[in-house]
Amino acid sequence: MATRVTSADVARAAGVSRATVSYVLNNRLDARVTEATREHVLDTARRLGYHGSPAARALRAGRGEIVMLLLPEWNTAGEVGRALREIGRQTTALGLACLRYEGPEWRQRLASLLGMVTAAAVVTFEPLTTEDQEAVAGAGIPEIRAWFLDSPGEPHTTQIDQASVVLTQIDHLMDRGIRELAFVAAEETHDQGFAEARLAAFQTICRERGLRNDRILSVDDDLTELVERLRVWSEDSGRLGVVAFSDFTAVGVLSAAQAAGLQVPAELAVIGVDDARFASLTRPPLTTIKLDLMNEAIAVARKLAAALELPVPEADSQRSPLSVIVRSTT
Amino acid sequence: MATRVTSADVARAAGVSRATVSYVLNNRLDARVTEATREHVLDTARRLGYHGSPAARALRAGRGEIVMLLLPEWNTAGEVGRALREIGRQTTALGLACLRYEGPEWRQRLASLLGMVTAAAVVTFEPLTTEDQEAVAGAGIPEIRAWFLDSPGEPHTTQIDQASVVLTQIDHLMDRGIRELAFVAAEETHDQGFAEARLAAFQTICRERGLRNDRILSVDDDLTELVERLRVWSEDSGRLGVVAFSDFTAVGVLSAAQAAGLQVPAELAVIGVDDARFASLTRPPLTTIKLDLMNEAIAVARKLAAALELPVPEADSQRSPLSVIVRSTT
DNA sequence: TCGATCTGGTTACACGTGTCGACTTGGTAG
DNA sequence: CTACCAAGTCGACACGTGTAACCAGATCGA
Repeated sequence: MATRVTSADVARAAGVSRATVSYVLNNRLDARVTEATREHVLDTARRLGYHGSPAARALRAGRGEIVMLLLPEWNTAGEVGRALREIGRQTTALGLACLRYEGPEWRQRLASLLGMVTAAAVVTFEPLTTEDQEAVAGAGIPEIRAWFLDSPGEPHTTQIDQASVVLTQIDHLMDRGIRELAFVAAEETHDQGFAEARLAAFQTICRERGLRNDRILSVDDDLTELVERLRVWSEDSGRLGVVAFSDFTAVGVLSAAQAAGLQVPAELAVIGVDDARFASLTRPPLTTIKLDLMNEAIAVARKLAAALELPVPEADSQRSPLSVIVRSTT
Repeated sequence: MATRVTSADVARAAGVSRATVSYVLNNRLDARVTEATREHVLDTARRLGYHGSPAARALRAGRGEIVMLLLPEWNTAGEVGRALREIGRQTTALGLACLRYEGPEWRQRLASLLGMVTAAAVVTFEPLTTEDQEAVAGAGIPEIRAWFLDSPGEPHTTQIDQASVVLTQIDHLMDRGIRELAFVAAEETHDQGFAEARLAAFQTICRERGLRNDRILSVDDDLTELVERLRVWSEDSGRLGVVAFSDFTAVGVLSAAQAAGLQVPAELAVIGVDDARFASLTRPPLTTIKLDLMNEAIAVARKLAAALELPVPEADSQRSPLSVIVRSTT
C-alpha cells in the first residue's frame, strides 16, 4: 500500500518550500507567486497524485467540510429523495461533502457521533432533543433546520406546509363537484407526524367550509373496517371524495372500494400524495399530488452558505411547489 | 459561542498532565493510573463537557472513524433499507460512524470526496470505475465490497444472489402446479442491473426445466401492451404464472390482468419480490418473496472489522435468506 | 545500606496543514 | 553609494491528539 503523499513530498519534488505549495494549491491571490512556479507545483502535485489530508486541514481550519444530514426514517423514494439529492448537489457546489446519517439511533447519541465526524454543519429535519441540541452547540457547529413538517411552537422555515397539501387535495375534489369528504391515513411507524398534521389540516379546512369533517379512518393491513366505513359513508352522501394520506393509502382505498362495490370515480373519488412510481399502474390510475421541494432544498443550501459565511447561491425563480397529477380516480 | 474544550483544558482543571488525561480517556490498561485520579479526570471531563476533536484524533491515528457507504440510487424502502440500518448498527458497535453518500454524483468524483472526508473505509455496492478505484487506493483506505448483485467476472461475496430469488419464485409457482411461466420487469432507471440479472436467471432456469422461457416483457406506465400479451399468453396455456421483478411490477400485472378479464389466481398467478408496504393492500393481496439480508449485513461488518483489524463480531446463526409470503395471488 | 524494581505520572515528539512575519533579491530613487 | 521598495520565497508556529521515552519516589531483596 502506497503511503499517503503529503504536501512536503510535493514541495521536495518541486524544489520549493512547503509554504509555496500550500499557497498554490489553495490558490491565494494575495500571495505573490510566479506563474512559472505555480504551473510547476501544480504539475508535480498532479503527477504525484497528491490529495490533501482532510483531517489535517480540518484541524488547522477548526472546521470540517462535511455537512451531515440527520434523517428520520423517511421513505426517500419520492420527492423527498429528490430534494435530498438537490441539497447534496448544492452542498457539493459550495465545496463541501454532503453525507447522510439515517436511522433512529442518533437520537441520544449525537454527541458521540459528532465526536467521530468533523462536521461543518448539521442539517435537521425534526426538532432535536435538548441533549442533542447541547451536543451540537458544544461542538460549535451550526444547525440548519430543514423542517418540511410544521412543528408546534416553532416558526416554520419552509414554504410548503402540510396544510397546503391537504388544501390542494380538497380543492381538486371540490372542483369536481364533490362536497362529501373523508380522510384516510395509514397506520405506520414512519411519517406519523406528517399524518397527524394532515389530519388536523383536513378537519380545520372542512370546518371552515362548512363540510362534515368526521369521516376519518386509519387503515392497516386489514381492510375490512375500511370496506364497511366506505359503504356507510357513501350511503348517506351522493358521491364521496377520499383524501388519502399517501399513494400507498390510496391503493388500500381503491381495493376497499371495489370490495364495497363502489365505482371509481363515479361513486367514489380518491386522491393521493407523492406521485409514487406505481401511481400510474393502479386500477384506475391514481390521481395524486406531486410535491416540488426544490425551492426548499435551495432554501436549505442558502441558509447553510449563510451560516458558514460562504457565497450564497441564487434562489431559483418561481416554481409551483404543489401540482395535481390528474389521472382517473377523480 | 463557547469555544471547543480541549484535553488541555481538562488537564489544567484536573491538575494533571495532558498525557494522563489522554490515557484515562482512552482507558489504556497498560498505563499505570491510580483509580482515584482516573475518577477525578473522568469527572472533570464530564463536567466540562469534553468531546475530543475528531480531526486531531484522525490526524494522529492516520485513519478516520467514518465508514462511508457509497450507495447507488436504490429504493431503500424495503429490505435493502433494513440491511443498511443493520450495517449502521454493527458499525456503531465497532466504534465507528456509518455515513451514507447517495446519488450518481460520486461516480468520478470520489477523489475529491475522499479529500474532504477522513474515512476509515469505504463500502461499495457496485463495481467502481478504475479512476475511483485509484482514488480509494491512493487514500490508503480499504474498500469493502457488499455487492448484493452478482457481477460478471467477480466472485460474488454474499450468499443471496439474484438467481436464487427467481428460483424461489419459480419453485413456488410450480408447487402450485403451474408450468407456464412469464417474466415481467419494469422499465426503470434504477435497479436496472438487478432486472437484467433476474431475467437471465429466469431464462436459464426455465431452459433447465424444459419450460418455455420466451414470455418476457418490460412494462412502463402504459399497460396496453401488457394487457394484450397476458391475453395471448394465457390463451395457449391453461394457467399462467407471472414472475414479477418487484411488487411494483406485480401491481401493474394485477391491473392488466383485470383489464384482460383474467381471474387471479384462478387463471393467472402472480408473485412479486420485496414484500413492500402496500403488498397486503392490493387486490387480491399479493404473494411475494421476502428477502432477509441480515446475514449479508453482518458479513459486511465482519469484513470491515477484519480489514481494520478490529475484533470481528460473531456471525449470526442460520437465518433463511429467502421466504415466501403467501397471500392470495398464487 | 545500596542497587534493582516497581508505581504514578510527566515531557516531548509527530501527525499534515494554513498562514504570518521575516528574509532574500533585484531594481530604483535620493 | 546608500536607503528604500516591491516581488517572490521560506522558516516557524499552532491546531489537538496519542504514545514512547523518561523521571522522581517508594518498596524490596540481599
